[in-house]
Amino acid sequence: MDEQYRPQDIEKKAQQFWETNQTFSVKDEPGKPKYYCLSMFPYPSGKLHMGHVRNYTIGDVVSRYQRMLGKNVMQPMGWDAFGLPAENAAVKNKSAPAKWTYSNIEYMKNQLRQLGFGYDWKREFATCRPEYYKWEQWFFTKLYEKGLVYKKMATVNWDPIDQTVLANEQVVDGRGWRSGALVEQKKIPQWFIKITDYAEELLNDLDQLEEWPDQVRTMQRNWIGKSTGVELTFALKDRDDALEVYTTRPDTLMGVTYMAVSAEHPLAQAAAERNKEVAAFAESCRNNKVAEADLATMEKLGIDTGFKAIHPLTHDLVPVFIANFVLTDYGTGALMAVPAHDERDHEFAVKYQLPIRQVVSPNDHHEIDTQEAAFPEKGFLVNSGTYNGLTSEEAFDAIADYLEQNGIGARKVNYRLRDWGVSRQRYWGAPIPMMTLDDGTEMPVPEDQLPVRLPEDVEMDGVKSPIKADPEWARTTYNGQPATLETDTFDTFMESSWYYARFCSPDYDKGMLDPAAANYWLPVDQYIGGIEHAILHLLYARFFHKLLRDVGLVESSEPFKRLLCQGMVLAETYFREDDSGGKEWISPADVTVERNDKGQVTSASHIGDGQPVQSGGISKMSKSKNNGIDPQSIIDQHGADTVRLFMMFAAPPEQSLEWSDSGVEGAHRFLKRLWRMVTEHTANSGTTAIDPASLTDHQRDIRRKTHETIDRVSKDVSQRLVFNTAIAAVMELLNEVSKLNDGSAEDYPVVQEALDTAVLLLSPITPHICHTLWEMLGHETAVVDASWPEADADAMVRSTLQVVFQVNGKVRSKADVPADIQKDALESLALADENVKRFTDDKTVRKVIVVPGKLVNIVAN
RNA sequence: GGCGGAGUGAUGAAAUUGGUAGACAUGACGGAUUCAAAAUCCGUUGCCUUCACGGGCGUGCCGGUUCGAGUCCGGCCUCCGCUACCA
Repeated sequence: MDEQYRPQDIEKKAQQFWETNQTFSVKDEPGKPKYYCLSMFPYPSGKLHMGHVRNYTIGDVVSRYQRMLGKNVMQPMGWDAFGLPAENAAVKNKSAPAKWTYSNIEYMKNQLRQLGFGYDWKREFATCRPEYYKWEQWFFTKLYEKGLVYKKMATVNWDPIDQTVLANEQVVDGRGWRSGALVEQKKIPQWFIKITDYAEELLNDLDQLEEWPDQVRTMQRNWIGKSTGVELTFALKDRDDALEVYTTRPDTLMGVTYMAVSAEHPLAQAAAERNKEVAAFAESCRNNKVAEADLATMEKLGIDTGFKAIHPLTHDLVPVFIANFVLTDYGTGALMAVPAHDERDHEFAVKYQLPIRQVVSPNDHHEIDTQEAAFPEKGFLVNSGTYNGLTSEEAFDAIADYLEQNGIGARKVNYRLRDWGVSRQRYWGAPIPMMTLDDGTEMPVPEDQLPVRLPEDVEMDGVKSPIKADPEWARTTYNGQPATLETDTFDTFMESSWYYARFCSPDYDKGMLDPAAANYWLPVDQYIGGIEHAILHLLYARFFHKLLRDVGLVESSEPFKRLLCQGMVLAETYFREDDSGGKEWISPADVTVERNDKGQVTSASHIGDGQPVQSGGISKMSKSKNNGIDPQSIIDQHGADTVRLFMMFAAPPEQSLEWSDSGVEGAHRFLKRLWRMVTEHTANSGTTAIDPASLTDHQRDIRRKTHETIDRVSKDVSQRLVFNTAIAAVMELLNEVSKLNDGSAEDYPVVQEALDTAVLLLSPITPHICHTLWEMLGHETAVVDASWPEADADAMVRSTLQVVFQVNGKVRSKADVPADIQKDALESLALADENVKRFTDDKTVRKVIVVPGKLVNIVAN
């Protein structure tokens, strides 16, 4: 057999085999160990990008490996099909979002098949189908009945020209992206789910998620933001109302020199009514909604309201300011300012020349000057009357006790986490299943009227949602009475919060989940996705899982046992400056580079016109920098196995991966080499039985390398989920075989074993080529049904080891010694070594450290 | 501003518990093959020094612990990611 490696043919053949045999279709098999491997499902935006390919390759490798270990592996795939881009595309192409979405799904599904991912396609679903969102609507009405859903006014971005609500990403520099109108803040009634009721559990259960990256757990912990403090009241001079504030540092209460409230606080509004300047400032704050990155470095501004608050301990009067850094939605929307012990308060006090009063000193008594800089750490109290000398911790309790006893305040646990607003004023989402009767009563849509269907055959004008534009749509009845449906739709995070559970029983029509299937498969054993979902998606999914548990649909408390966050895919960027100084980004596919004799890039030019282009460095593949590489072109050119191999070889999964054309070619070259080695081997003939006792040295070496490779790859893949080193180990094995194999009949069995092993170990990564090579190597059953190999400890035994001789920690010599050499024999061998003697002869040996099997270090001076 | 991560050859990276720094690959250079090229195969490749054996230096910077530090500790610098001025 002297055929060439033709990826197109062998990939089609392998995919057909899996299809015909329904290889990846799984059933619940109680008693058989299950493994649920899930990659985050994609938004069907048009075609796959490299980030998807990387994500899904990792998932597929893990799945195929677990399958070889004998597990009942489920790897499903579906579509996160609702979302804004479909609406935008619909307006642009004058077609319906549904049509656009379904055609994207069809195209992308075909791409996933071409990449050879072992999905159970029988479980596929799209979240925009009523069979799916019906149960989401049902679940929402359950939550409503449980008192976990409520309605309140909330702020949205309002475009006054288009008369529409805008998403954050539709606001560009404070203006509507289509109309260019200045965006206003508007309050409208919206539905909320009480995630805050679960804040404590969401926080505590993070400790159980031992197989999650610490990074993600820390981010979630900070997002929930539990703090323990005191809520207390400051009376106001000449007013009946009072100022409620929350503080985590009641020990600094004696250091309060002013108060600050947000622009939307009632006291701010009262001040605005009396004073035009204050009103103008408050107004400017309300239009201040900018990106968070800007907020962080924004200048702290404020204005005196003229009101005075009365300090609860000293009864001194302190001014009340409106400040742009006080958040309306956190705590009470007001704070007590302690400039000596809080950096923000300090900066503000310096700017507005407010007094700074030190009340805490460092525990080590070192000198500080709080006029110069805030001292935010804990210490012991000074300038605090009866509290002087107490530690911050003692003072926290003493002051909290005093406030509680006098009815001025109370200890309070506070969370940063806010309730989840799920209303969106858009069309392409699941309708919120609520309705209003003519008498104004709001109620959930009864179960027998679900789903509330979203019409799919609509026209989009880009301004108003079709279900809002059509008054007929919302008209319904309840027990014969007329009623009006809610026309807002759900946040699309709703769909992605429970899809992982629906995959266990995707066609179940008697309920949201089939509890037997859900409890067999859940929790997900391995979840894989981008770090960008570290907070919101993962927190909402964890929240939903607890809700599902409390409704009785699942038994577990957490949805995802092990989590892997893969790194970004990066590529070079190139640009040219146009006349106005703007940058025109040029695709790396259109650029050729020149190198000097050291291999460093010296210049780059456009393939089309040969003119030079500038390098913009390496960054994440994105539309804005035009540096995306289309996976399809690489599949067409080199095949899916090459793409998969490169993705897994170029970097460990959690690190960012830099795209490299020559790296891709290198991966392809390796597959061709593997192909050739197998064809050359199978052209020979011989027996496959190995007699370990009668092997020659070099045969024994091949065999040892084979089993060492099994050992290394197994550890890398199972424990650390690193595949780059696993692939490198197989490359080493093949290098060794090429070097030692003389093509003789005597070598045949050990070479067969080595090649069998290489094919088995690579089969999760490059399944198509391995499918064919396994056949060529003479196996009757498909490699996908083969078991993961086990390392033979006897084959790995070495008779000699290389050890290193050091003098004062520097390597001076190396020697091959018997593996079972005694410590003192090794020591004398080292001391007798020629090169070692050169460095010890004129010195006295003080100490000798022997690390068996590794090294001898001689300390001499 | 906060939090998290990372800095190792020309490049992507490796080094599992403190024990031979640079595995494996890419690029480059040299050679074989070829009429020639592509493809393929073989060899060299951290820097400096030496005819050579060898030696010196070297994991962002400065210091520390240790017989021994890429790895541990303290202090800095740079880059990247996420982000919520959270009282």
